[in-house]
This record gives sequence, C-alpha cells and structure tokens, in this order.
Amino acid sequence: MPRVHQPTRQADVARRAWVSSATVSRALNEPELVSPKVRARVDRAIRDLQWIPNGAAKALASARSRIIGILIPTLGHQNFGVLIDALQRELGQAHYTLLLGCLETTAELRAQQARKMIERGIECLVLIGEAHPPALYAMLRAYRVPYVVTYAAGRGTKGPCIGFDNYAAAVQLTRHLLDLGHRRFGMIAHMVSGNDRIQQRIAGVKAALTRADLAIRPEHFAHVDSRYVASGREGLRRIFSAKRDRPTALVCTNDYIATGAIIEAKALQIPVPRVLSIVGFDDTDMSAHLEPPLTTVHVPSREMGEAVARYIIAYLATGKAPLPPPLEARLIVRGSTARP
Amino acid sequence: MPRVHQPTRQADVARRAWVSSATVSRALNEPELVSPKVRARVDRAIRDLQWIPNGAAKALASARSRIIGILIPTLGHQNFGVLIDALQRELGQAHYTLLLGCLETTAELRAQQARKMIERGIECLVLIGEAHPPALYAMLRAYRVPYVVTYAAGRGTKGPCIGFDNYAAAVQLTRHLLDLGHRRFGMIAHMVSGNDRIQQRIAGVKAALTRADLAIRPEHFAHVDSRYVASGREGLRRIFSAKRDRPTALVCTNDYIATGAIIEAKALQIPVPRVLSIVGFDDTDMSAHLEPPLTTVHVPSREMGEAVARYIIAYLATGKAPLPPPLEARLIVRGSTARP
DNA sequence: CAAAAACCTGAAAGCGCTTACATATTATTC
DNA sequence: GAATAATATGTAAGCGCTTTCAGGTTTTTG
Repeated sequence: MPRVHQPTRQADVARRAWVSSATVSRALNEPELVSPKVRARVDRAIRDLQWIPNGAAKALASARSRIIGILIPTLGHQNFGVLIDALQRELGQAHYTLLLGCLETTAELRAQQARKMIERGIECLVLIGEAHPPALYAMLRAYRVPYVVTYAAGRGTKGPCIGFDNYAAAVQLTRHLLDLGHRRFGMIAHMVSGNDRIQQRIAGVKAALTRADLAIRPEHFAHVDSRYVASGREGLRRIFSAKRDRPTALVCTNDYIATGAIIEAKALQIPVPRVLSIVGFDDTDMSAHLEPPLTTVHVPSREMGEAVARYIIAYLATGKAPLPPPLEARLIVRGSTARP
Repeated sequence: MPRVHQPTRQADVARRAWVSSATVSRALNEPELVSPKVRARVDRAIRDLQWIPNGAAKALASARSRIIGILIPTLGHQNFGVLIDALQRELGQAHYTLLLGCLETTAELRAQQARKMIERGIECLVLIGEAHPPALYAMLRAYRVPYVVTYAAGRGTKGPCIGFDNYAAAVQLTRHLLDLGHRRFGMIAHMVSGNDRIQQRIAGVKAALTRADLAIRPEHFAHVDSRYVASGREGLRRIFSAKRDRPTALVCTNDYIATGAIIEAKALQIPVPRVLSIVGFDDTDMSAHLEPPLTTVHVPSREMGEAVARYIIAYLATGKAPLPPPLEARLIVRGSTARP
C-alpha cells in the first residue's frame, strides 16, 4: 500500500485563508481568540477544501487524544448496549471518542488489551464493576490513566464509582419475596469469578435471608456457566429435579436467566407465580413482556452512561470533579411474584 | 490539566539498549531486519522501562492508523454484538483497533459521525447493509477510505459485500410456510426507511407469495416502529383485532418481534402453531427457548465478523483481496410452524 | 583474496498538528 | 496624547514516532 499522507493539510487551509497555520488551529480550538472576520475566512477555506484535521497529529501535538476507553464483559447483554450508547452520545458532544473493548478471557490477553488502549492514548478508562486484576490497576497508575467504575457502587475499591448498589438492590428484592411470605428460596447464579456485581447480588440475597433466619439449601442453588436463557432453563431443571421441598421463590442473577427459568417452569408445568415466584435482575427489554411479566430490579443503564460521561468530561477539564450521588436501582414488581 | 507528554519514549529505550531509535522502531515493526543480539537488548530495555509506544506518533509518522471503523444501527440487537465481537477479535490479532459508532439519527449527525471517524484516520469502514446516504459514500471516496458492507449480499451497490442474501432467505422462509399449506399470510415489519435488509426481507416474502398467487392483505400487514418485543406484541394485536379471515401464518422481520408475537398470541389465547404459525429472522439467543421454539433464519453473525476481518486485513496488506463467497443464512425449522 | 553482495545500524528529515513566545495592532486610561 | 493594557496574528519549536539514505561490517563469490 502506498504510504499516502493527507491530501489536504492545515497549511493548505491557512494559505487559502491568508492566515498562518496557527490561526487555523486557533479558529478551531479557541475560536474566541480569533477575530470574526478571520474566523469566517478560515471556515470558508475549510469548507472549500473539505479539510478534515488529522487526529493523530492533533493528539501528538497536544498530548490529548480525546479518546476514552471502556472495557465491558460482553456485548450480548442489552444493558451494556444501552450504557455504551448513552456514554458514547454524551462523550461525543464533548468531542471525545469512545474506544470499546470486550473483556478478554485470559489474564495475558487482558493485559495486552489494556496495553493497546494505553497505546491509543486513552485519557480515561471506564470499567464495569470494580473486580479487576491488580495488574490492570497497576498499569493504569503507572501510565496515569484515570478510571471510573460503573455498574457497581464501590463497596470494594476506593476509586471513583458511578453506579448503584447491587448488594442493597438484592436485599430489597429478597425482602419483597420475604414480605410475600416465602420461606423456601432457590437461586440460579451465573459465573461468579471476577464478577463482583453478581457476587454482591448473591451476597445481598443471602444476607437478607440470614436476617430472616433462612438460608438456601445447596441443592436449591444452581451455579450455571452462562448468563443467557439456556442457563436459566438448565438451572430450573436442576433445582426442580427433586420432587419434595421445592423452593417457592427463585432468585436469578439476571433477567436472561430468569427468562429461561420462567420458560422452563412453564415447560415443567410449574405455575408461576402461584407455585413458584421468580425474580430477575436488570430489567431487559423482554422482561415486562414475559408471561407472567418478570418482577425484577431496574438498572439505570442509560443514566449511568450519561453520568459517567459527564463526570469524565468535568474531570478531564478541571482535574477534579464531584461524583454524582449513587443511582437508584428500583424494584419493579410485576406478575412473576405472589404469595406462596 | 498539565499537558504531560509521555514519561518514556522510544529514545529512552534506545539509549538504554545502546542503539539508535531507528533500531528500536525496526525491532518492533520489522524484527527480521535486526540482529538477534540487538533485538534481545531492545526487548529487554522495553520491558525494563515498561515502554508503551505512542499510537498517535506511530500513526502520524507511518500514515497508518491501524484503526477500522464500524457503523452499526444499534447495540440492542444481539447479533450485532456477536458480529462486533468476532470482528474485533480477529482484527486485534492483526493489531488493528475497532472504532465503533452507533448510527446517528439525522443526516446532519451522521455526516459528522463519519467525519469524526475519518479524523481518527480509519483505514476502512464496515457498514451494516448497503443503504446509506450518498453523502457518506461520497465522503469515503473523497478521503479514499475503503469500505465493506456486511449483513447484506450486495443486491444494490457494487461495493464489496460480505454477508448473506436477505431476499433469498426470506423467500425460503416463506416457501416453508407455503409448503406447509398456508394461504393466508400476515406480516409484522419494523422501520423500513434506510434499512435495506428489512426491505429485502419484506420483498422476498412478497415475491414468494406472488409466485404462489398470493398476497398479504393490507390489514394483515402491521408496520411497527421499533425492532423490539413490544412491537411484536402490538403488531399481533393489530392484526388479530379483526375477528374473521385471520392469517394462519405470520412472518416477522426479526426474532424480537416474533418473540413479541408469540407472547401476545399466548395472551390472546391463539394456539401457536396449531392456529397460527409464526416465523422470525435472525435466530437470537432466546429463539430456541421460546414456547414453542421459534422457526427462523439463522444469521451467521460470527462468521460474517470473521470474514470481514480477514478480508480487510488482506485488502489493507495487499491493496486487493478476493471476496469470500456469500455466506449462508439457514432456515431453522422449530416448533412455531405447522400445517394450518 | 579482492570485489560484489548481503546484512545491520545510525543520522536526520519529516508526518500535521499545537502552543509558547514575540510582535504588531487597536482600545483604554489618566 | 503618551503610557498601558488588551487583542489579534505570526514564527518556530517541538510532540514521538517511521523511513529513506548512507555508511560500515560481514558474508559470499569467482
């Protein structure tokens, strides 16, 4: 491939507008420093030549890439999609570009992934949850890359967190079931290792039960390996393979799994919610439309994305910014829960 | 914010390895040009200093950003998530970074979005479908940015396409219903404007019906405005608001809508598939788990992502690359279809 | 064993911007 | 109206890499 450099450069624009290249730069980045007359000439020249500035050159000269990185667990979860979309829109307004990475599987690959992001010059990294390998945090520190944790409320690390309290929400969700009179609980939980949000949800459920002098029997606790519908079905099947002492309430670690559980319950002819109440977590697009509609915790993905963006913009502009108050994850009671 | 430039530079590494900075560059980019001894010294120095090269400087000097852009309609659709994930992984192997953008709504914003991507120096742009404003194609041409269309098979433009034939797949899907003996068809279709894939699916259905001397009555054709579950429910409700001459087969433009239709059918006590057969398109995670499981067209998202990545890598390396053969979107017959 | 070829390394010139700093112009003040 | 301040522009020195070119060393060859 021929190494073609830019067809039009700032200097071309400058020449056409009868100004220096410095003035063109200022007209773009600090227009208030340039007289209206000259600014108009520059704008004209830019349009005439259809000049698009070279981002790499900008980044190199200014030591500001205007790139924000984000590392997400998966693109298969709608809520992350919503969060990313909001984040991207809001950051775009401030001329930042979002660089997306899906978390790699091995520690080796993850380190490489972080290295690549730093190589691109990210000015800040958004992390989902706070449970990440110390090596990652060390790297961020070494390269002075600030970070923001979202989708969690900062029970673990001391870094900036913009999210909601998974633990508290899980407690609330469990209380709802306890208040309905449930005493035998089951749970379907997906991969816990390295996922602090799920861990906190599980811990919240257990804590709420403990306070009511209850616990989940081991055979009513299904650990499944994916976060998707199929796992919910499998989990329910496992828990209900026993004929007696079946739980009357089932907590799932997210809505996809809960959806699977509802589907499988129907397949097994277990009436929901008459015989079994099922709750999820996340409030996905589907949840309200299931039969019965799913009682769940609504996660404010869009608001988180926006709040994170605003925080980052302020922080990078001033070097300091107030953290917004924790967001609320609201319990949404729908038809999948009832008295036992 | 203090304008802090890089803490460690190539020159620092060079000094520590007792070589010139040119040699460090070569050790990284063309290691075969550097003697093993020197290479080892350089590698050592890089590790000792924990140097991470500056991407902007690299891009500027080499006129190669190693960034590939992609513009997708939404992150709310699982299949795009899968495609992106595969694309990203494959491109990452070749040291490319994927820059993601969700298609903006207005023409104005879209142009700006494309401009931003060019500013970042994308070496290629991946487009979902071929229906995009001429202004976008013009811009790509003006800046010599190659592009690849995916998720469609190139019935419209002549540009490189790596995907499957939405039209043919829709024909196949409709034939399946015709073969079962259906004669009264309904359809729920989402936003058509600017979405050539959906248009082709609709056209395919209509063509197959026409060939069988059939057509969809206007009152059995529901246009809905979102691509999600709620729209499927609404669409079904509208079509089945009439009491007589109801369709026995219902084609939905994607699986989310079909899911909604199945859910609503159940709510309206319409037995699926005994009284109404329902088909979707895309084969999302849920589809196989619905009750009844959804007959649909499986879209090879992962394969498309990988094929696109391989094509781009080859094309950018050599300036020319063979297009892979069209991928197959296979009909998956499940339980939601039966004889009328 | 001298000449040619192959191999390795370094010097230095950019890549296209930003940003001190200097300078020139205009506006303000007493 | 001279001194001062405020405003607008230009000059030029980088930012941290890549890459051309040249030169020095080693290997190959007849």
